[in-house]
Amino acid sequence: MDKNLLEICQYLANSNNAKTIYKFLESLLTPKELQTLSSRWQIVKLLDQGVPQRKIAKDLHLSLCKITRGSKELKKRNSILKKAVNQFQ
Amino acid sequence: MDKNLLEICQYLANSNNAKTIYKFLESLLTPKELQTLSSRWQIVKLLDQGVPQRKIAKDLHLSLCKITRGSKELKKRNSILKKAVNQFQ
DNA sequence: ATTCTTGTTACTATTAATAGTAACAGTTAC
DNA sequence: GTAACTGTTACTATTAATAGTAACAAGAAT
Repeated sequence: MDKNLLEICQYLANSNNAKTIYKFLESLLTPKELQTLSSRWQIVKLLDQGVPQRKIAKDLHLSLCKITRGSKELKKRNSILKKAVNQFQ
Repeated sequence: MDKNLLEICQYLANSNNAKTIYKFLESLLTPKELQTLSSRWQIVKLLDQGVPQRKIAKDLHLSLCKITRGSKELKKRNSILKKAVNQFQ
């Protein structure tokens, strides 16, 4: 595993404050990249709710290719993303 | 603050295991994006150590524009990134 | 059976980040 | 003073993600 990524993850693991983590992400990612993260998260939530891909694409003004990616991730057995999303559904 | 990003941050805040967080990031980011995160982190670490920008660029095979970004972030007063990095120096 | 809806894949065009490079200003060393 | 080093900015070219779109197959509804 990449040493730098591991350190980032360790920092996140040791942080218990969402706002602090938000600022951290803001300083490490561009505004566009944050927006990308946000939309990916939302895609996975909607997919998990059973919303059809085309409806998601239309509602969020996104293309299907982006949604297929989220779909594949959710289908993985024991997907961590699925578990994460379920905490907020 | 964006609701989706907030949820992501909340998830991270509640996770105390670096490996779990790593898997989470892997499922939300592309391999290239993870690599980008890694190199940004490394840039900030080296800048914090006082390594000249051109040496960083040469050693990491990166361009200066990327490094200037990290430099600006570090100069912000109370930069969270600076604090984060210092935990690993 | 056929129509409709769905997930998936494939394709080109576009966009944002950034590589590669040059130029400039400020500092330091000589 | 000037030469060397530094941080910063600006520029074009490249790259990866993705928008927009069409096509295909599978299943459900009629």
